[in-house]
Parts: sequence; structure tokens; C-alpha cells
Amino acid sequence: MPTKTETIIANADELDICKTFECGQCFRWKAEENGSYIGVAAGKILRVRSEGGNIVADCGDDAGFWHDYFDLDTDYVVASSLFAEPEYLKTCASYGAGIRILRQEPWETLCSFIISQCNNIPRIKTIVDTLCAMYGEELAPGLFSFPTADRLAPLSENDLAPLHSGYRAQYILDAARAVAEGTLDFEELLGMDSAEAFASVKRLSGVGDKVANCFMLYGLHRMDRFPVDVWMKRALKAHFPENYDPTVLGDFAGLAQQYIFYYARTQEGAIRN
DNA sequence: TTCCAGGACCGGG
DNA sequence: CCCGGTCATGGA
Repeated sequence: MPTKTETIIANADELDICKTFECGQCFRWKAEENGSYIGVAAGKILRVRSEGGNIVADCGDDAGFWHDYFDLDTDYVVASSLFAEPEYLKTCASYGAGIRILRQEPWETLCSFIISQCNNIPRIKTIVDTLCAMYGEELAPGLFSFPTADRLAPLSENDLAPLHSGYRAQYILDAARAVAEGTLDFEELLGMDSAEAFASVKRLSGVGDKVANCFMLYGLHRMDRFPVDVWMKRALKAHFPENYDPTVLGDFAGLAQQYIFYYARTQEGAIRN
């Protein structure tokens, strides 16, 4: 039974919290022993769980924020109906039903995907967690906000040494400084067309096509972006026509990408790393 | 020991 | 334009 303070935020068909949190788009939601998840976004804490076909959560005064965060105004069934071919994509879309592309904070997304490069997901999570614990704000015992760019900008590479993020430390600092100084302005990016915003974020050191696309998709919710990483390269080579152009997938290409990534990693990847 | 991970960058051909 | 080497780290 939902507790007195919990409300139903979605049904379990339209929002699968396990798939959504584990599909590789975010790094900070934690599974708890009882099957619920707890996470922080924009300095707000949420515990959410599946209960009798519904997704319930204690949203407090932030129901609107979380409704938006989970992108509940988008019809994913209609979007997924566009992924009819090839057969492999159809399989991935069916397998990933319930995944939603979260509307994450731009800075957290940019920083997290800078860390993600040439790295594996468990270690990305460890680095991001350490970053938050060291320089975020403790909102509740053991729960930290993502540190602001202003907080990170004045730090040195040595200050980030405990992260063991390797050569990515300088990239993190460069990005934090660009945001803190206003060289990179997320409000400005929101007003730009995709190509322009893409070019702007790529000016940062350590941000190439792939990281920029992840930022656009997860941080700016440009659902047409199609990040290509090693998993996607393998899947494209194995299951799609030669020289396949993902732009044919249209306005929701990024969602197709997420279905493929999740399927490839959980079904085809021998080890979940 | 070597290979790999949601890459980016730089040099040379 | 494409290619190989390099970057730092930890797990398999």
C-alpha cells in the first residue's frame, strides 16, 4: 500500500523505474533493498517504487518537478511505434518498454558524460559519487547534491585526485570554469538550434561528438540526438544495413538509441560493465 | 599480461 | 579524411 504521503506519479507500463535508472542515461539513482530507488536531482531527494502496477513516490511540493523530470507528458508508445525496422530495433524497443529519457540537469549531465569517456559504468558511478560527496551539499545523511560549476571552478587538479578520474580531471575543471565564467551558458544553448548548441559545447576540451550528443540528449532533452559509443558501433555493424543513417529514425532517434544500448548491454554483453 | 570501458585529441600519411 | 598512438584508471 502507498503510504499516506506517497502519490501515484505514473503507471508501471509507461514508467519502468528499474530500466529507466539502469539503462545508462544517469548514474546517481540507487536501488534499495526493498526494490525502491532513491536519488537526487536539482537538489531534491526522491524515493520512488513500484506498487501494484503503479509508480508511487513521496514528491512533497515537487510533484510538478518530478513529473517533468520523468518526461511524463511525452507519449512513448507512439514514439516507439516509429521503430519498426530493422527487426533488431523492434526487438530492442519492445525489450526496453518503460524506459523514459529523463530531463536531467545540464551541468550534471555534461560533467557526468565528460567523466564517462573511455570508462565503464560502475567506475563512472564511483567517480560521480565521490565528486558529489566531496564537493556537493549534503541534503540528508549520505545524500548529496551534484556540485555546482561555481564550486568546482576554483579547484585544482590535485583537489580532484581522490576521484581517480585520470586525464578527465582537467576536462572537468575546464568545463566547470567555462560554465562559471559564462563562456558556456545553458540558457543560451536552450535557445539555439541543435547544430549551433552542439558546436558550442564541443568547443570545450574533452567534449567530442559522443559526449556532446549525450549532453544534448540527456541534458537538453534533444530527443533527435543519437550518441554513438562502442556498444552502438557494434550493434549498428551487426544488426543494421551498411552505412545506416540514424537520422531516418526522426525526432525520437535518441530514444531508439537508448533501447539499443540497453538491450545490447544487458542481453548481449557477456559482463555487465 | 593484455584487453576493455557510453572518447578525445593530435600527428602523420 | 582516416589512421595509430596516447592519455589515466581499475576490473576481468
